[in-house]
Amino acid sequence: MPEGPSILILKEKTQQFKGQKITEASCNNNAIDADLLIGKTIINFKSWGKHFLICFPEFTVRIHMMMFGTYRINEHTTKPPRLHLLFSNDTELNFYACQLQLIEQPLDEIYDWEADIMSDVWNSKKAIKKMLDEPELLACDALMDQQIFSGVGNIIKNEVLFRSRIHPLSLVSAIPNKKLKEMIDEAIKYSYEFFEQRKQGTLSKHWQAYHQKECPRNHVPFIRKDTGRSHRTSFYCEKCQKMYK
DNA sequence: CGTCCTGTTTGAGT
DNA sequence: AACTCAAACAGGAC
Repeated sequence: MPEGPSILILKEKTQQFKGQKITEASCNNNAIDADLLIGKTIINFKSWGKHFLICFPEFTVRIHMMMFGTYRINEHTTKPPRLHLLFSNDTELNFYACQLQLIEQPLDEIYDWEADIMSDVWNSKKAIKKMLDEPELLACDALMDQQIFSGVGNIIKNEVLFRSRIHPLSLVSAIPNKKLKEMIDEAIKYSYEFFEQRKQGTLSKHWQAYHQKECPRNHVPFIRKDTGRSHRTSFYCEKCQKMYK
């Protein structure tokens, strides 16, 4: 569930809770004092990449789904929710296996909205500047860097590098500017495709690289290798994805 | 400061 | 049906 587009879907689905007053709340770890939420009204939901933000007048609850996080709206699973919210109109919102954090500062102070790939204020020039500030940065690490491409995860990374024909181990500083712009444009474009395909339940049907056995362009077997700082798996074609170095 | 390791513990795919 | 793998990140050891 956790890449950026999935968080946008969550934001869409929770619109019904905007303006709703919480009558009952529980948190099954000590991250947040649930009593703080009782009687409070949700004024808005925001997101920054993979962060889902529940906004109250005086503070924000940040939810990060990590790898395994999940949620239920007006229903529950057999497991106790990490965060349970019951509203005055008897609707409920439950989050499981997620990380919770209370934010007391204004969000504009801690989030660079221009770094969120699915934000309408996304700023490509700023992303290029951030990338070029790191001379040794690899393409696979650049896309996974949440301060540069907030919301990109391993699926989007692999699909973007394949679609823009860039080898994951390419040095960003060696990629021609036009090509780098192409990579960024593809990151935005594919993220919106991901959003639609996830809603349609057809996401994995459209994967061209992620978890694929061979290159759909030339049928050469894909290389599957742990790459970059975080050793996340890359799927790539050595023939059609150019190595810039 | 960088790198490696661990904990998290769902849901899709085989 | 049972099993394996992975959508991510923080924090601690060294």
